[in-house]
Amino acid sequence: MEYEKMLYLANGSEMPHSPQLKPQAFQALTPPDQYSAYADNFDLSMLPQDAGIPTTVYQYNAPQIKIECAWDCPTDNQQQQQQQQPAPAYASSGHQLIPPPAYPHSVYPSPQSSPLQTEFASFGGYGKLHGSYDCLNSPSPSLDASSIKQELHILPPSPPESNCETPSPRSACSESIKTEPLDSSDIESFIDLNALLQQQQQQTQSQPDTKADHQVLRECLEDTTFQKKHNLRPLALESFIGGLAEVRGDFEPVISLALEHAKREADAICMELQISQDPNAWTPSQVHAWLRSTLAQFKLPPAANLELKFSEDGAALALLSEEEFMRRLPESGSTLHAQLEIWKMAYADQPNSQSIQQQQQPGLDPWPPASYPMLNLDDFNGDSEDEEEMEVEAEVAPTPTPITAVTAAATPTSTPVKRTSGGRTGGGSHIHLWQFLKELLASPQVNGTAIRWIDRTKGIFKIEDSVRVAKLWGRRKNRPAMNYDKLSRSIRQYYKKGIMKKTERSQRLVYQFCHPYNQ
DNA sequence: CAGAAGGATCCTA
DNA sequence: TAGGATCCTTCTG
Repeated sequence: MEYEKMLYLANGSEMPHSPQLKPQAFQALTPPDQYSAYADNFDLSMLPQDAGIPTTVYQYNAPQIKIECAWDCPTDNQQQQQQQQPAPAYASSGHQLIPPPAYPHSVYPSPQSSPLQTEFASFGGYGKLHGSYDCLNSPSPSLDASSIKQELHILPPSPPESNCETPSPRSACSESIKTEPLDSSDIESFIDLNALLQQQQQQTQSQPDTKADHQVLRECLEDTTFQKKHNLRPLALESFIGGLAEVRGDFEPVISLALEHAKREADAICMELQISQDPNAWTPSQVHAWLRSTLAQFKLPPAANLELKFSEDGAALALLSEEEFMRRLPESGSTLHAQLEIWKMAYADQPNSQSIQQQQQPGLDPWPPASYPMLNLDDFNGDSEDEEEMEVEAEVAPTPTPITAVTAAATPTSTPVKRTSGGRTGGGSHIHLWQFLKELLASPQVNGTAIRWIDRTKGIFKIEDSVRVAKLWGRRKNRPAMNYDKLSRSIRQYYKKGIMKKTERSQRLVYQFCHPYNQ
């Protein structure tokens, strides 16, 4: 079961069906926990500059992506992180460093104290799943819920600009091991990493002041006789990052579980406040009730003049950006917006949840940043080609995705409303490619690893995972044969139409919406 | 080799 | 007819 997978993940154990953790040779040598311990004792400062061995996976807490433009609005936290953490060696001084596409604070206000995560720990109603929460709430620094959540976004699926040239254990390294005929006389040549680790630890214990030196470890690492003998290259820990990125899809159960719990929590609040489960159905007074309730729930300062600050009904509230929330309520706007996003995610996929957005008047906000992330949550399953899943998807989403209706109804040029009649039914939807891309961009918490804004104000975005974006587009259009080549051809057609263009300094996979499509 | 660019043709609503 | 899909060639980094 999926929960089973989560347990494996939470325990840092090997998943039985995970193809991503297949470098058997390496795995056999270094069980994850031992590897973690090994990594914790690893003083990277002692490594030769050209060792080509990146930082460990579990300490990969300062992911930064090299791009040309600055992130729109780096938060204080992000800035602090960048200040606190030294720039990685691969950071090019000529480029600005930005945070990775991430679950924004809007959805998870605080990775350490996320409401959901906190609830995970305290919620005991899941019976047999309780253990899972325990695991998620584990004090282990290596794999707790927040780290899993962060892994979801800090690991770009296919870093296109990675300058790490060391091979992955799946490729050269593992192949070297596999193809190397195992001669019985070579068995003695195997390095027992456990013994090595123990040796190193003993060395550390006997010489407490050797932390800065690690002479034995240094010698072991610098000794390349083993590599030369077996024609091996240095192990690329970076490949683990890539490998974990491929596991991203396996975190889907965690997302589902979080949403499941969000639903239950929301149910209780709905009962208490006597409001609809669908934020779009709220009246202004119900909006106020929900806001107050949420403020109290998160022990946030009560807002004065709430009725004046939020005169919208639920549907309009759902379209407000996080910035707007924070403008109105600087202290609590972010949390409120995040919580609203969670509610929307939790209920957007309900077949009976009437989306009032479909009845929205155009013109509120042509590109509402607060889209329905759930509209692509099935896409978050991503690469699954499971036909059953597709059938379920068709049943669950018989109506056009709300954002589609909104974007189609409110094109920047005020063109006549072109409503879609059936989402992905039949031969695909009527959604235009540029609208679809906007749609993906509007859900960075879901699609941030596939496509993200580089400079939102200028309409510049980057396709981080061309295969994935093309696959999503193909699914939306019911074109299984869609690929990036075709998608990009369609994008290039927009050049002539003045919808999109390449950036001034052309970059791969970076495009720019023309005015007024960039608003 | 992946991506960019663009011509040509076909399909569909 | 518009929009997009598809196939193709050429070029580039």
